[in-house]
Amino acid sequence: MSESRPYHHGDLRSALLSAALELLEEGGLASLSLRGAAARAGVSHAAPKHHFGNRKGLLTAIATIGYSRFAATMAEECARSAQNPLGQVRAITRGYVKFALQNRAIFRLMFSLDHYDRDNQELAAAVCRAFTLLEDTSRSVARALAVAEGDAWREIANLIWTTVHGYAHLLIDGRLVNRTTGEPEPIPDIGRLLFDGFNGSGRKP
Amino acid sequence: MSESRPYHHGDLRSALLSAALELLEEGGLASLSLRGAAARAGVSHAAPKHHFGNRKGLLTAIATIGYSRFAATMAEECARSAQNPLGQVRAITRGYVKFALQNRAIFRLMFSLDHYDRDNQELAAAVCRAFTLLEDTSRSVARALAVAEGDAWREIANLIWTTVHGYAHLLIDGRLVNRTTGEPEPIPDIGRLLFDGFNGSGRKP
DNA sequence: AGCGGTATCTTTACATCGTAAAAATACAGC
DNA sequence: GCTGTATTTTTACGATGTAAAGATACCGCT
Repeated sequence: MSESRPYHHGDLRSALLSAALELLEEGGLASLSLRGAAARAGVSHAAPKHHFGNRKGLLTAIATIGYSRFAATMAEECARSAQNPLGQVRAITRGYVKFALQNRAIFRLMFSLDHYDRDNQELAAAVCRAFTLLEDTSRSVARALAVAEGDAWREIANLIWTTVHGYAHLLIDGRLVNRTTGEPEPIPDIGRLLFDGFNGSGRKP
Repeated sequence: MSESRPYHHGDLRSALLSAALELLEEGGLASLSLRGAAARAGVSHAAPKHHFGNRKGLLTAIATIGYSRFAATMAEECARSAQNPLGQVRAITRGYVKFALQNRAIFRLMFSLDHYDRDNQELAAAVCRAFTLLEDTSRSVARALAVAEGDAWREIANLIWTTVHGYAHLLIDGRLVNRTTGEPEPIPDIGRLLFDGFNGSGRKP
């Protein structure tokens, strides 16, 4: 137990994932290297190969963790918000943006191409769990808006998703800061727009 | 003139940019290397250094080209569309999405962090030209909707921008394809939503 | 025309990284 | 205790970014 370094780590996979997540937070995707994660975990540079195969394998595992946390964040917001369609839409968007802000590098990884393996089963399951929350909410909105049965609710889901995703993506890219005040622009209230139409705060009396 | 290879290229900077754009289209950002671009241009691997300094410098130049083309694409759509607020909003979104689809790798580069130098002057000018189109259109929409003077039009600009950007980004990530038909979901008509409110195609009679 | 300075490009060198193969070590079942 | 397997290390190779020094061509000046 008190040996300085046992040959077998015991839980190297988890240790490598933790190290990789640290590197990701510290310096973004570019500074996440297999060798760097291995060094931080205190093992040889080739040790990650057995657990992840290659860099893409490691990033796939990290993206999976990301989508799980993503779903959890949105579910939390939904649980503590008003249990009606408008409240749930706002909760989803809050959770979506909150996760993106608190996990910028992972969020960017999750919505990037070629960096991880989208065919991975565990990953696909986590992705599905996350987006099902959004779809369920969209369906309830569709019912409240008296939209026809069938796939018509998808129009609403796409609108909500594109809006919140565009907002989150632009925000963490530093593109939605007011040039005069320096404050970030507020989240577009797509829920109110759907239910009430546009009557912006600055509407003339 | 007919020497096989003159020591001085003559227009190496342009040749490197062309080569880099080709590599970008062929294999994405990951397969764009300084050495690869140099090889394709037929020069030594260190030649790009004098023109771009480092990889980030090359990517900055490419992003600048991207934003110029981006602005041109949106301007074209605006020019050939109905000269009223709704027509212009739809034109902007069409141009935005069209550019993203036809220049996927560049688009992703343009909206990525740390890959290029945002403080570069020429780049900042190109960025400004592109986004000014969107802002002008948003202001005309705000006037048509009788929104108060001042910065209230920004609420509209943010809504349009987040929607179209989210759509473009999700689309080129392959996330907006209908799982049954395989067709991409249509662009959310944020213009109509602003002017008419939501009365989706599937609204119950 | 000749000369010096500068811009442009090549050569050489080094550190980092991903990846692969072989060797070493620990563990598990029998 | 022995054998097979899982895990980790060692060693090796090619690609890349970057830096520095050298080579070559162009430009202005006299």
